[in-house]
Amino acid sequence: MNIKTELNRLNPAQREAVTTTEGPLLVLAGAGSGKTRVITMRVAYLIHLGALPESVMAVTFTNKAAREMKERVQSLLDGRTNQNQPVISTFHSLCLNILKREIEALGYRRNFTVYDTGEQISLLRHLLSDIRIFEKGFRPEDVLEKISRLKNDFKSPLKSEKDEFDAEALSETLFPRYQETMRSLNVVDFDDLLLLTLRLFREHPGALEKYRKRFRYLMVDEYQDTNKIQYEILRLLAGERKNICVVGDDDQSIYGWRGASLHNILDFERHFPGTRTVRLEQNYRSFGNILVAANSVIKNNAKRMEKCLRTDRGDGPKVCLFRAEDGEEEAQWIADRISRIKYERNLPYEEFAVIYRANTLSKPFEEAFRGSRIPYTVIGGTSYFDRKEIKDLASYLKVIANPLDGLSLLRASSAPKRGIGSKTTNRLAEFARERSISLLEAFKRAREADIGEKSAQPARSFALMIEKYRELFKKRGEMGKAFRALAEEIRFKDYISELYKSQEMALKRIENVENFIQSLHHFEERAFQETGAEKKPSLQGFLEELALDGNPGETDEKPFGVVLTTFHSAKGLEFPVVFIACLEEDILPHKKSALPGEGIEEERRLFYVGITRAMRELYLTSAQHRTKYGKKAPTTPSRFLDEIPDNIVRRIQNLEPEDPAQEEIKAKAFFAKMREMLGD
DNA sequence: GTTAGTTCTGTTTTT
DNA sequence: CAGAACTAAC
Repeated sequence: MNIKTELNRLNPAQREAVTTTEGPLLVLAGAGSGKTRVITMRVAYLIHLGALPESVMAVTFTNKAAREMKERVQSLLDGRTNQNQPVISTFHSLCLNILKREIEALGYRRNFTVYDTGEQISLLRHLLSDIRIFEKGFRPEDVLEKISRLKNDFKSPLKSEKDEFDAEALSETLFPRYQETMRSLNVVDFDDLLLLTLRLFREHPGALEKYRKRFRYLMVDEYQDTNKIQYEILRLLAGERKNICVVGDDDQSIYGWRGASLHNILDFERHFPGTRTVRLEQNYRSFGNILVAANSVIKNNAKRMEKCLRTDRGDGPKVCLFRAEDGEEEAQWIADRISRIKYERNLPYEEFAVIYRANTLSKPFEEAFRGSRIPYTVIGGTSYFDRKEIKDLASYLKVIANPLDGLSLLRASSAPKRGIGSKTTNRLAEFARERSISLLEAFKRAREADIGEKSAQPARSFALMIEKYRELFKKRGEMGKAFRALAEEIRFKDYISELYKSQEMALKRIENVENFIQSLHHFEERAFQETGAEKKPSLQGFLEELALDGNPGETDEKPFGVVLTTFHSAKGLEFPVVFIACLEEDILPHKKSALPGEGIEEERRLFYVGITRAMRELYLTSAQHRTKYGKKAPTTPSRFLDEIPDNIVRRIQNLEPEDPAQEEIKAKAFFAKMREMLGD
């Protein structure tokens, strides 16, 4: 690909964004405005102009986005940079890679590992039981959320022991303990990856200088989703040079509840004086009526930068509204509508999507689709990490990689059960604390602790086993083998199959186990290929990839059938036909988010994100009654529906005097599907 | 130390 | 209603 020709294909605003290379640049990129194209081309353009590839850094939010961007930059550069590559990664993995070199300056060891949410919760559960809370209602989930908020507000974990126990005070009390325990276990959480990097830059000017020199051009995608810590890191890295280009859309900021700060993008021009601002308002995705709907909804938000999406594709069909009797009817109506459109226009199922507020709402749609023989894929839901068999096995790998990680040791030591119970572990934990030794060490020396021989023995042999595998995993290229041997030795598959009642369930779990073991093999082979075997692939590396990039078996492949997804997971996707469902008060806006202005505005942005996923047809549905927690209750239509102007809307009644031909079409659609199923 | 009943609590989740 | 987490009895 030739950069010059590619450049000419851009619209003027896009071209300005790509060719403005020096100084702070804010690109306000509306939905569907070719944002990714701009950002990838800008990376290629910088290198084309002579910037060293390794001096260009582009951060994204998902691994998927990073991979895609890498590929596209690669093809734009046409393999012109053989040796050095621009750094294109997620914010978190960028920080992880920095910390891997520098973390010792902050009091951690080099072989630290990353805790996922489940492990954070588990740690907090231990801390909560230590502190002996008698009142109920202190859920570790809530404490974790508060601690995360404290971290994101730059609160230092100072000991501020308060006596009254409301959730807030409790979290403040637990925060320093949590942080200190994490450090002693030599583990970090996702927040720490960012926070420790910031601390490094603040406390060690030499380190900051090094990375400032290295990264001369900073680019950030989805800037509206960055938090305050990320802003601080960027500000420090940008330094005096201030070659920072951020791309984002304040109207699509939907992660405020996770600490994202809308102010980062709203105040960018103030944060970086002299900013050049470029607006990408030309939309290449949707027909006019859809954009009218989107613009009319979002203009009700007070906190935003003025923008207005345009298209030159014509109005397209009107936005359709449908209100069903109940959730089941709503789902069935959508299923019927999909069958009909598919029959009339022969669209593949992959071009339809159903978008709703919460994962728990997917069920009626799944049932209706199954009943109507419509293939579908539910995006999101239970993640790979929530699978017990994976967490169990991963906990073995974690202690092996990081022997200080006593929590993973605890988990591993009872999965499968091997006669080490809570009494023994409590004693050993205390023993470890008294002597200031690691829990693994305490397990090994269990005989010295105050426990009976028949409890000490299994603890001791467990510790010895871990040490044995620690050696085996160090052998180059033998990790896959070692892992398999470990799974055999602990009879992991037997343990799993006994855990599940149905044969089917058990088989599925065993398959997961098999894949997981295999994924370490793959990792090893891949690492050998990539590094030419000069650097040995490490277990730590595998665990990092697992923590930051999730399911090893998961692919970026296109989902099969109709896509069922939440607003959040729909971001960045597009579909010719979109159904936004369950548009009722208390669902959208959600009851718990609806509180003051801020909350409502984020809910509105969710709706905006949903609307702008549609290319051609948009259906907005709701139900008069909805079954929640087993009880059926009447509902009120979402207030956001009133914000869409009537002249672009078509209301559909269920028994719409669908011209009699309609029944016939339905029947035909049915037979067409039958034929298809019979396989022709 | 393990298991079977019982109670509780229901958003969103790129990392 | 359904899944998880906790408790009380083997």
